[in-house]
Amino acid sequence: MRDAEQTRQKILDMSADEIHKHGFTATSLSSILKRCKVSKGALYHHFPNKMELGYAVFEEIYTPMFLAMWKPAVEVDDPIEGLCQFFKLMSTESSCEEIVCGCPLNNLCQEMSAIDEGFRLRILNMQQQLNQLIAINLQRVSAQLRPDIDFTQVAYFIVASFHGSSSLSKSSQNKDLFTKVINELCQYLENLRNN
Amino acid sequence: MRDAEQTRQKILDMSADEIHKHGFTATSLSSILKRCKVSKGALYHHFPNKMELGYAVFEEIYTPMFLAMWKPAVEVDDPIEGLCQFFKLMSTESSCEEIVCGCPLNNLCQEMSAIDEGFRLRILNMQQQLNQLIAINLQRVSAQLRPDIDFTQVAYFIVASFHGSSSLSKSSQNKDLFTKVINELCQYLENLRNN
DNA sequence: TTTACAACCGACCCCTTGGTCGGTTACAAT
DNA sequence: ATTGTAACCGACCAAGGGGTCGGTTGTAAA
Repeated sequence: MRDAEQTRQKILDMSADEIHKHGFTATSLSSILKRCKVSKGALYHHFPNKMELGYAVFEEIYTPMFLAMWKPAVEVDDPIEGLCQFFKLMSTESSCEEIVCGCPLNNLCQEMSAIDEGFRLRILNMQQQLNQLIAINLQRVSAQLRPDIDFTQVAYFIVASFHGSSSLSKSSQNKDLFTKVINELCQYLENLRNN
Repeated sequence: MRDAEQTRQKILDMSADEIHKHGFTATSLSSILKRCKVSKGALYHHFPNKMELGYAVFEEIYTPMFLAMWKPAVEVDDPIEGLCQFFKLMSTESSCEEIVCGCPLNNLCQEMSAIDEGFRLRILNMQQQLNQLIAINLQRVSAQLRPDIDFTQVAYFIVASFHGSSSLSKSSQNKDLFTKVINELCQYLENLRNN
């Protein structure tokens, strides 16, 4: 057979990129098709409709990529330092275009959660996973932290601030803002320690 | 004449609401027209095209509303307390639907800044205004604050976190998350004081 | 009363979109 | 060599988008 899995993957990858750049609704199937050099028939052979294609991108591309990013940052000996390094690495290593496009997953969440139930549930699930990941690992080193910490709350705050900084730099199309806000986020993190 | 200004305003108001709910691109002129009970001719009499209508909503509705919200919160005797109260009021007083729709201005920024230069410039301008507003008022009470504070950076962080919390609750469609993150943001603010 | 024009109307246009469907092609199994 | 079928093709479709334009209506000024 012609390599079906490869075709599927190509569609998925290109879709992920197009959706990152233009958003889900604004991404047209024809633009994906053109980039893949694949026919519409092929696309609809692998995915029943656009929405399901979106779900697949969310589940098979964005979510794994996202968790693979956060996991090592937080499962390290000192998660506070791990997070700071992760954030700073992101602000130095990422290209300007990447930063300015925003976090692909966050973008998709913003756009789709209110519109489509299928997306909403997937998002909710992933959010809880991420929150637990962070909260548990902070709790693990709670001896080094201030006594009054609500771990779940702090975990949500970290994610919110990170996405906020990504959003800010996206809406101003200016990477420097990202760095600035990340700096302050790191200071907040350091302040969680008891001293 | 039939009250032209009133017609224009009605179009603007309804557009603002539709755009808040569905985003700029996803908002169709026909849906606005239907709600206003105004003809397409009337709309195109007052606005040259959809983009300009968007600009008008941004400038005449969102921006003033936005600044009117933040200004009093920060120009009060104690801006730290002012901000905390503002945030908490927002989390208690706002309806669930409102919260879950996200900040209208932030939504529009996310959606349009990368796509359209006209929006980008307006957004940039407004962002700087807001940042200065906050930074100046924090600096005003710098005697009460920690000595190591970078006011611009902190101001951006506050806005980013606020929008982040709004985004988080939007993407999970859950108001409680908003309250949680706002709580942590207030704690961060209190921590800016020197003690 | 006439006139001039801003304000408004809505049928129409073209374009793009997601989605369909009858047909073709490559390959594995028999 | 034959056959069955997964994989793929692309012309076609209806719906909805933004935008146009010739025409009508209300009203203030002359």
